[in-house]
Amino acid sequence: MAEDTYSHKMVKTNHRRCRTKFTEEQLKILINTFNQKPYPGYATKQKLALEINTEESRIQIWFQNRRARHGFQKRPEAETLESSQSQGQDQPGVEFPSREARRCRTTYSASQLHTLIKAFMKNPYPGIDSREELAKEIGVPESRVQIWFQNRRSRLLLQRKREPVASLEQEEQGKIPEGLQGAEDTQNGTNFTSDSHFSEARTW
DNA sequence: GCGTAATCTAATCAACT
DNA sequence: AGTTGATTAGATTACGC
Repeated sequence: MAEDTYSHKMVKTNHRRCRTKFTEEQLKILINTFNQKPYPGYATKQKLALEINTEESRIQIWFQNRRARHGFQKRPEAETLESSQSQGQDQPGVEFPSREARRCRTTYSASQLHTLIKAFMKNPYPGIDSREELAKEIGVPESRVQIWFQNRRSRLLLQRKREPVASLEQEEQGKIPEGLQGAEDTQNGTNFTSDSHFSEARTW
């Protein structure tokens, strides 16, 4: 409820989530797990989260960054010797542990979607505290809200690319955020001084 | 089967040391 | 300045209905 907790300095409000600082012990466990399976499923990540007392979403990010920056065995299989059968494809018998299950798909109710969409039209790039507030409001984890915004932006940008000028109708009735990185001609080579993406200075 | 949540890569921003 | 967590666009995968 909008308490007036704002202190003098503010608040850096809407922006990124605070940078997580993993302890050595946490890192040890993370790295150890990574070396065994660089693509952990939901269950594994959940277990890890519990074990090192961190949110599962932070673990997800950590694995993404780790994969991007450090080499890793792409083949979890590839042990010392592959089962002498080279071509044994027709053997459903033991399915190799190809992939662990992902997180269960969340289904949003109509009212939840309404809330999300409304927020999206106001600001398609919500900061951490906006996301948390939203999450609390509709009763889902903040990480789900973040993913929802990602997917929503993606869809909208894709749609706009396909139909250059078609969202006018929607703009009439609703709002459709216009600051969604409109692929403008920002490509003037030698410019961009300290200009961060786009002005985020919009009502908040 | 479709719509879209979840996962992923690549690039980038940015906090911390 | 290098390391690394966080965010983004965008492509892909795979569930729930």
